[in-house]
Amino acid sequence: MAAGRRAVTRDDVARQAGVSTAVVSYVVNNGPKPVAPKTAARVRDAIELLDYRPNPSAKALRKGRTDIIGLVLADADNPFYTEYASAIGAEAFDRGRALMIATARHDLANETRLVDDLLGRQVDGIIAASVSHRPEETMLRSFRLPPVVLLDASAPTPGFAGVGLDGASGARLAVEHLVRVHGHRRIGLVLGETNPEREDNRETGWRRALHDEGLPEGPLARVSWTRDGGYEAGRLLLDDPDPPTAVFACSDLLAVGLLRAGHERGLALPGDLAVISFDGTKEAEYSWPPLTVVAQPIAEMARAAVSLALDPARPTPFHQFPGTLVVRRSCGCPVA
Amino acid sequence: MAAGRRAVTRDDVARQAGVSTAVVSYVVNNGPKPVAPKTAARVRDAIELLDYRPNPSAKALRKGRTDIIGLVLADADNPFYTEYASAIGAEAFDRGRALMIATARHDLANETRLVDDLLGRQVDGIIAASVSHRPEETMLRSFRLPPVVLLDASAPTPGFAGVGLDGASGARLAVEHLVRVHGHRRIGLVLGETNPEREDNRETGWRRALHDEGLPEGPLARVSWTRDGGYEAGRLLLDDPDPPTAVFACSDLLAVGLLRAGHERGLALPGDLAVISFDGTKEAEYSWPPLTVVAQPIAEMARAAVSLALDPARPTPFHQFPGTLVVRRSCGCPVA
DNA sequence: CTGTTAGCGCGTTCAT
DNA sequence: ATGAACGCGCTAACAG
Repeated sequence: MAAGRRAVTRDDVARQAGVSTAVVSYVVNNGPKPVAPKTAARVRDAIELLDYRPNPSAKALRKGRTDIIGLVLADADNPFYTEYASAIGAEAFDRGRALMIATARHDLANETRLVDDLLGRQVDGIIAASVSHRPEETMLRSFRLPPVVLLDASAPTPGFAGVGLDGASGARLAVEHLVRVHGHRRIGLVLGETNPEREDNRETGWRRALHDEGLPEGPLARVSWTRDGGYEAGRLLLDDPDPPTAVFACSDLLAVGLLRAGHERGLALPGDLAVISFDGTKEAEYSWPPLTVVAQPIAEMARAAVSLALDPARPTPFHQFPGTLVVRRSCGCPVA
Repeated sequence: MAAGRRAVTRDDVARQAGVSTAVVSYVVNNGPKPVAPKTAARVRDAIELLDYRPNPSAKALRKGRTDIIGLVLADADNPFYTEYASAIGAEAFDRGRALMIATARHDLANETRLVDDLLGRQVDGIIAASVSHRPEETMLRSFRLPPVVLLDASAPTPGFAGVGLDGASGARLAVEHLVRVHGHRRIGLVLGETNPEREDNRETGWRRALHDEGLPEGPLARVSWTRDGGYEAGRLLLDDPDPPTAVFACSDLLAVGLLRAGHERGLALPGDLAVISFDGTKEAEYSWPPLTVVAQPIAEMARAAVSLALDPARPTPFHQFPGTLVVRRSCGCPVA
């Protein structure tokens, strides 16, 4: 605690270096005015000597920016989002911003309060994986709204920037692999609750890919976006008289739940049931069998999200990224 | 963005309510001076009408506190820590604080820079699951150090508060179950790198419990604290001529890696190899077989950590919590 | 190239 | 019970 010691301020540095406070500021911020090299060196020595650290509150008060990015997560149980959050944090740090995190725990009222708090704390931008399909429910309550970036955006949303994955072609990747490489003809879909006003891109992709392969539509289970939901989907799909031989799960978590349901029924996996999922988390690599996935490029998406959150005036406030098929055992391929 | 609109300040509220700015402050903060009920009501109406939100930077500048807690994580890939972080966030929010998160990604240099940044941002307290065994390596560089709480503390560390689990009795719980209920006589241990100067409590507990049961020490694998590490431990333990029939893994992640190694060798799990692990994350519940675990009381630990981070002058700055055995299939018990 | 100084919005002391 | 005024530490406009 080293109590009692008054914090070192800019004035102390100025006095120590024998210059005015403005010069200290110019040196610390590389501008906006030039400083003679020798003077600058003196100032830097004084900073070093006194271990001066600019007061961020004073800076924020003066500049109107906090250099903080707010991140709203519906859910910290989903490793996809925590890996995403970690990447966003790294990116933000590289750009000199800190990350303030709020997890809503699947609760819309929580989310509203957390967003409110973040807004009240004057974060420079908000990145959100919202609980709601209609983000304007929790945002937009304030007049002075910073840039807001929606994660998992499947389509442009008016008033918000968005970063998302190309779900349609990702789903197609999975379906085509199951059909062309492994000869499946009955492929189910598992997904969570989605915006009822607009079909999810992954669902669309699955549907179209099946159609293009000349196959009938497989069964569909809509559950909650959790491991428990995936487990429930297993009950819905596998206890059916005509179960699918393969399933595309719209998230790793759903697939993990589905796998457990399969194991409990004594199914051979992937023999009796092949699975491909969406996300590409580390957990999916360590499930049994290891999951073949359509991986999301988390690092690139994080970079885009932070850029958008920091710079509201982008020409294209909606970035969509392609997924990559990563083959493991759960599709039936004989890999390590 | 609703640009151009100047933020509403205390002065606007005062003008609107026909009072001085001091009175607005008294009302907002419930003090330090009393305000006549009628006046207070007028002020509250004005606040409501104008949608006034106090400026946190100005408040922080004035009070010298930011109402922000910093959380340093070595690792955002470990669901135990992300669940922990989520609980800490909820607890902090309940106490009116926001959470600033920094993930070091297993890198000590990263951690040092992140802690420095957090300190520079003048967080009111730091909660840390450090990369290092010697936290003073990354902390204590500053003279004005806020309260620091070490997560996963196995023993009191001078200068830091600590919250941890009673690893010794947790390990004992696991060993006794494997011995007394399932009759195992050769029980291995998997753990990550620990402080070389002091044996890990879980290791001690495992050793002592075996001894007390009249059993010889089983094999021990020390690897990195990751799924990959657990997988590696599988190689070390299972390819031995005299492999253990049961293993206690010091984290869920290690157990998950070990399970995969077992599956790949065609072992019956738990028949050929029983596993119990430490932590009790959701991932452990959905591995195959589902893991029997010694669960940590995350919510209580989070509460304690936040209290300690906010109040440096606690009498006992080291809290240790008991683990709970949660029985699933991986130990051999015939449960759902 | 360097110095002086006016606020940023707030909490609080001192006066009334 | 209320109000006037100061200063927290900083940036940047302005003056030299």
